[in-house]
Amino acid sequence: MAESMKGLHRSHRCTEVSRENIGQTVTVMGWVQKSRNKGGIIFTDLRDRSGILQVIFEEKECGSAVFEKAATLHSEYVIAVEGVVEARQGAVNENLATGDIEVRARSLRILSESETPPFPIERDSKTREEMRLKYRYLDLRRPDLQRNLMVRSQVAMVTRAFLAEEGFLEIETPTLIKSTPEGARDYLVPSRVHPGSFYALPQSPQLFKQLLMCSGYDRYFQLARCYRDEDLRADRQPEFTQIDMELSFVDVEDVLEVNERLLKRLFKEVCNVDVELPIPRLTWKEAMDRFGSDKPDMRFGMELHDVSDVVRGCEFVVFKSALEAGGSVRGINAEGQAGMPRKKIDALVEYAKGFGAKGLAYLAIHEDGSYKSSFAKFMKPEELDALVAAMGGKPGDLLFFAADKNKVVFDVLGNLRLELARQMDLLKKDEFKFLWVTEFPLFEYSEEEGRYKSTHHPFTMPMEEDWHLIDSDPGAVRSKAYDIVLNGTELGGGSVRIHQADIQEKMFEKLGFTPESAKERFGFLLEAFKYGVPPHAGLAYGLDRVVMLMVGADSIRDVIAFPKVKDGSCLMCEAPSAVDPAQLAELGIAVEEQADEPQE
RNA sequence: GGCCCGAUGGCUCAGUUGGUUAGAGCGCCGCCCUGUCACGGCGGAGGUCGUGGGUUCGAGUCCCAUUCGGGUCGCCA
Repeated sequence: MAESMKGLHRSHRCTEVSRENIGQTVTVMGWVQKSRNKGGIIFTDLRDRSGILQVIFEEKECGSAVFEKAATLHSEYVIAVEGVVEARQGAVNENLATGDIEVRARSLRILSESETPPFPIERDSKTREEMRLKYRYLDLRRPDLQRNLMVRSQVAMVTRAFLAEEGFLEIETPTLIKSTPEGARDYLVPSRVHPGSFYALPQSPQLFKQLLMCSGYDRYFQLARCYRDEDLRADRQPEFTQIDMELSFVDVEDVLEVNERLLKRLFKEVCNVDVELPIPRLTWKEAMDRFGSDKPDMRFGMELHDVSDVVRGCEFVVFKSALEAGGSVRGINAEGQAGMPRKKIDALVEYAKGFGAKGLAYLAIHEDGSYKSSFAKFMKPEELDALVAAMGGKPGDLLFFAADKNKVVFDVLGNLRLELARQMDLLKKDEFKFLWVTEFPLFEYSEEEGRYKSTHHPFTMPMEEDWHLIDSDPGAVRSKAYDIVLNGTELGGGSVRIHQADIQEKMFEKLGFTPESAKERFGFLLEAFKYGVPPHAGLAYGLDRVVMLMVGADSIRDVIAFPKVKDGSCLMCEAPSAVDPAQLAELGIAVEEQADEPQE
């Protein structure tokens, strides 16, 4: 029977008790991690968010009533113990922060009993995630998840402190907004007052923060919840949090500068990692050419080599046809991997095919300098030698080549590079390599839609020196957009925004908007631009991803208190769910009967 | 929407070419134990093998479908 807190005050968290407190009476409260009853003496490990503290019950100290009560303790009971801190008389437990002390109980209250939990509450849980997520409130008791959420809190706190010092204002923007279907799918919220009309949940506060710049707030930030109705991934949830900021009267350099200092401060204070400034930069084109990716992992080399010119004129039909079609032949050198078994190579070829490769050519350089290759028979010995030389190949190396359209070659080799690094164990989680990627193309051509789409978003400023190409060669126009990349993960991105109505209107035109549809969707922004708008730029981080990398989590779910599973549902609260017909009626919404599934 | 992986006591897993009564560790329950901390000792309970079909004399095992979970491609301005 649960007892009350009456008259009790917690004096310490478990691991706040230390040798300093020896001889003092303390009151500690928490969950029973484990109780070991030795017959005449009972040891209870008490757990709270700080860690574990051993409590000891002995009848001659605590009396028979307390002792008998202590004998009934089980895992996850919530208790309060008043007792005296002592140095341990028995062995010291090196594994506990409080391993050299214990609390000799004088009194015990059972504040709450517990059923046996469905899975053990322990670090490095082996329990399958489905189970953990159903009982998320128990999963969140585990020390690794508690650590993750504490790191997350600290990131938020340090960010707020830093940005406040830098003159940023924290301003909230609405989360019931107008749907502007460009980019990701919106989550929609029906309006009761306007039947048939819907709000959208924001994919980002983009337009509102730009309008705040129009309004003179100068430097804004927000820890903004954002929503995208797209399929989930290990690093993607339908709702996620951005550290969102926007600055007036700045250009690219100003934004990068203040953000470098923010990152340095965050990583120092939260994980004691020194970030060396300035953070290296690559243009998008350099990143693609050298790493086949716009978010290259800089913890290792294995750069791409363009060998198109070296193999031009050879008779290997795969290379030949790729070059004739305007593509390229590029390779990477997996140093020291010449001994890779055929089976593993075949698996890598299959992996490459997953990214659109028709095949993958390889060449192993044996220690004696001879070659073993999938395409040697199609090339002359001197051609092979030239190719190996161009790749910097040495005895013991394994070379891979992709030949196709540039987009495919980059995609294949960029991913192959990562896969090889994983297999060669080159990716250390405690190494942090930051990178700015700049000068992204303004547009990407969408084959399926037959039009140009924004690489970043339609408000991104083109680079002045490329603006003259906007009509003749839109694909060649670079933009003032930048991404911050950490260990191959896009932590955040931003851009200088267009603040001139004429350039903005031109952008909408190139994106295929009619003036009417641009006005319909973004009219308020264009209107605002008529009344004096400062040059401005901004950046947003995925907070979840920042924390993920800091704590070395493999899944974004491990840094979010109550995450959704792959189909966007919550296994604990069972959202989304059917709603009462009366609610729908009030909203003027009729749901089509699902033929295969009865309504609940 | 495509492809791949997984589901066996409360938890984590094993289960051979299809063949007696489906095993283990942990947990749980009972008794014992005054220095344990992965406590220990003795005893015990607990599973229609995700679901539905099929093949077979016989299915945890093979086939088909399906549900749930994970990864990934598409998607994610």
